[in-house]
This record gives sequence, structure tokens and C-alpha cells, in this order.
Amino acid sequence: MTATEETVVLSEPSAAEARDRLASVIERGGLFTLFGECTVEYDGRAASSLGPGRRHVMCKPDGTVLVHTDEGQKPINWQPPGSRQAVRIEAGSLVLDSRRENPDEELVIRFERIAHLAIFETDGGGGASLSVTGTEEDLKRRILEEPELIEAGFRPLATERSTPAGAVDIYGEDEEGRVVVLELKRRRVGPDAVGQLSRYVEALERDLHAGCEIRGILVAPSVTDRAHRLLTRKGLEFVALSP
Amino acid sequence: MTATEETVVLSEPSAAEARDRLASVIERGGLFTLFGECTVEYDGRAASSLGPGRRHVMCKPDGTVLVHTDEGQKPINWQPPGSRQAVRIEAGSLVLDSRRENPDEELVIRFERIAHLAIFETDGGGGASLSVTGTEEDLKRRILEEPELIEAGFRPLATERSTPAGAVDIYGEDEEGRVVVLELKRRRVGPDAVGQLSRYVEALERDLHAGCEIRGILVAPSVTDRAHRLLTRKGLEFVALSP
DNA sequence: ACTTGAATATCGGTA
DNA sequence: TACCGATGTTCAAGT
Repeated sequence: MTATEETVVLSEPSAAEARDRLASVIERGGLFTLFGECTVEYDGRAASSLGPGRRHVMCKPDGTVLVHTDEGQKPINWQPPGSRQAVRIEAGSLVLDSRRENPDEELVIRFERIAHLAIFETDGGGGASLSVTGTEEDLKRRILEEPELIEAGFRPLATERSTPAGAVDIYGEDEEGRVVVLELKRRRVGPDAVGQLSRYVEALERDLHAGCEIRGILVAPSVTDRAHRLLTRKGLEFVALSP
Repeated sequence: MTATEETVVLSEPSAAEARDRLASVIERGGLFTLFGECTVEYDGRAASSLGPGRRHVMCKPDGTVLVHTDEGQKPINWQPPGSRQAVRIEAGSLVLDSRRENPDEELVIRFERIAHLAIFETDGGGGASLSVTGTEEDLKRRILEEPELIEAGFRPLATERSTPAGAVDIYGEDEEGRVVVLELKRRRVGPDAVGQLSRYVEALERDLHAGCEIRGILVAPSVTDRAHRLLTRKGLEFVALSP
């Protein structure tokens, strides 16, 4: 065992030793990782079974469990925040059992061999928070500050205006006084975004009155071919703009 | 330092020692983790900056980089598979630099202090592969085996039938010989799924002939209120069915 | 390489 | 809490 003031590491711990350590860490709400040969069973929204292999398991104080193999960005199995972990020994093997409710889900990890167990002291969220730029929110701000990026005479009147089909990103008027609905996307869009804009336009045409013509404009860096054809077919427009 | 046949652990390594170890692991394509006080900068599809705090960093042989805090299922920063890592020392601190192209993205992690460095021997994907049940694919299979789950007389004719708006999950005929389009969802659906089904129905009405009436049925465990109203408004139908 | 849609998507805002 | 849409979504399949 190697320990510093903060980190505790057990190499090849016995199942009993791992269980005792982990029971204590789980109790006090710590962050720990395991690495070793294990099987994983999941049952909940879906169900899956994973045969023996070497995996890296991380459990966070907030209840998150992540099982990673040597490939891929996504964990091969996981449990979301709010889950509750328990450890026990079955047939001489360490078993990590994670459950949550609503929906009911269970993840069971059975370790045939534990190569490594590490317990970390975190800063309890004391770390600085993340700020991201280049989002749809940035695109919206840009348009509100400079509406002529859409077209000359465009005047935004509201953001997140609610319709029976959901909230419109930007709602406004054009130079002629016609209602304009903007749907913003931070990246190249496909048919789904056209469908979304179309829903809003149809909902507003129904909600406002009959004679009222409503323009729908998709604002994004670019569109796919199919999305472009859908736009044309539905009488919607496109403005190229990036966040 | 603690080492077993497989796992190498360094506690509180110096920046130089960490750099040397990691350069070697990256070279041969190993899996390693770091834990310590660091800052993270990302620039690519978007951009972000993360001030000092204790984080857990994992680098996989496939080029994946994951930065986790003590909260949340998603890494706070990451780099996808295929990225290339390099280590260096700047102002006495270890810097892990990850880049990829197409799109150009860079992630830079600066360690003020390294509490823990672990190098793991993986089984190179030798582990058993995962199979998930309860997916949309399972729902499709169920309907093809037992079409009367949709309604008496329903006959599936094709899956993934292509239309100008995309591929239809299941395409078939009802007892009266009318064309039926099914859109399957493995879980409760909102307005987006209705829009998707609607696109397919409209595209087929245009693609086939004028007089031809086409039925669209959304198949899912349940629908939200708003989605239900949209279905009604568009003359589409709903069948409750779970994977 | 690009497009398209699924996913145990996850996450945050809002009603 | 449920709903709704954004996400540096990621991922796999088809073209």
C-alpha cells in the first residue's frame, strides 16, 4: 500500500480488504477507482451483459459510476448521479452493486481480480467552474446585438417566445412588418432542425390568425442537401451564420 | 513508487519524472490516469477555460482523453478517440497537450501538482463485447414477428424504406390496403418524434401519388401531452408499445 | 468523408 | 417532478 496525505492506493488488495476500504469511502462520500478483471451486468431502461475483461471503474461522491475499457469516449457501462453504491463479497469476489430508482436501474460489477484500488481526496467542487463559448447562446446574443446579420430591417421582439409547439429562439418582424421566426443552430444542420422550425411556424400560423403570413428562418453555419430541399419545399429560409 | 507485474503507480511524482514515464506510455500506447491540481483549456468546435482544481484525467491507447471532476457523469472536458497526446514541462509544471484534426481541436492540461499517476496494462480489447437489449431494434423485431401488435391486418412490407425525407422504420399496409408508415421509439416521446413521422408521411404523399392516403403511426411506450396534440392535429396515430 | 438518426444519451432551464 | 431542447453530444450504419 502506498499512501500520501491525500491519496490511498492498494495494489492487488484482497476482496475483503477492498470491501472494507470501499465501504468506508462510500459511507463518507469519496471518489475512488478500481482496475481489474470484472464482469458487468446492467438492468434498467435497457439491459446488458458484459463478460470478463479488464476495466477501469470510477465511483464519484455524487453517486456516478463509470466503467471504461481501453477504447471509446463513452463508458461501456455506467450509472448516473444519484445512484447508491454498496459492496459485498460473493464467492470470494468483490461485488460492487449500484442502484437507483425512478427509473429503477441496477449495475452489478463482479471483480475476479483487483489490480488496483485508489481513493482520492477531491476539492468538493471547490475548483473553478467551466465557461464555454461558441454556443447557441452566443449566436443568439450576436443576432440580438446586430439584427441586420439576418437581413436589413429585421427587428427582434422576443426570445424564447412560447408557442403551442415549444419556445421559439428569436421572434421578430421584418421590414414589411411580417412575423419572423428564427431557429438557431451552432453547427451544420440536418432535416431535424427544419422539422423543428416548421413546427414553430405552423403552430404560430394557427395561433395567430388566418391571414397572417409567417416567415421561418433557419440560422446556422450550413445545411445538408436534404435539409435544404426540405426548407425549400416548406417555404422556409436559411441564413448562414456561425457562433 | 508501487509496482505490480501490471500496474505502475507514482505518488507525488515530480513533473520531470511524470513527463518521462508518460512519454514512454504514450509512445507504446498504454492506458494511464493522473490525479492532481490542474487547469484545462479547450479550443475547437467551441472553446472553454477551466481554472485550477483537483481533477482526474484518463488517457486511453485509442487517443481518448477524459477529464473528470468529483461530480457529473460527463467529463468536464475531453478529447475524442484519435487524438494525439504529448507531454512537456512548462515553468516547472507538467503539461499534457492533446490535438486532433478535422475538426482542429486542442486540449491543454497544466498540472500544478500531481498527486497520483497510474499506468495500467489493458487486455487490448480482449474482453467480451457488450450486447444491449431493450433498444429500438428490439422493438422493430417484435413488431415484425407479431404485426398484429400494431393492429389486426397490418402487414409490414419493408424496413428502413428510403424516402426523400429519410428512411422509414417500418413501411407496410393495413387491412384496407392503405400505406402505413411506422416510426418507432424505445421510450416516451415528445414533439420531435411527431415531426419526424410527419416528415416521412408528407414525403411519401408527395413521392407516391396524389390520391394516395397514407397513415402515420407513432409506436412508443407513451407520448407527452404536447406530442399527443400535435399527432391529432396532423391526423397521425399512436400505438402504445414498449421494447 | 458525409449524412442520418439512435442513445441506458446527459444536462440545464422552466413550468 | 415532467417536459423540452442544446450538446465540443457520441456512436454506428449507410452512401
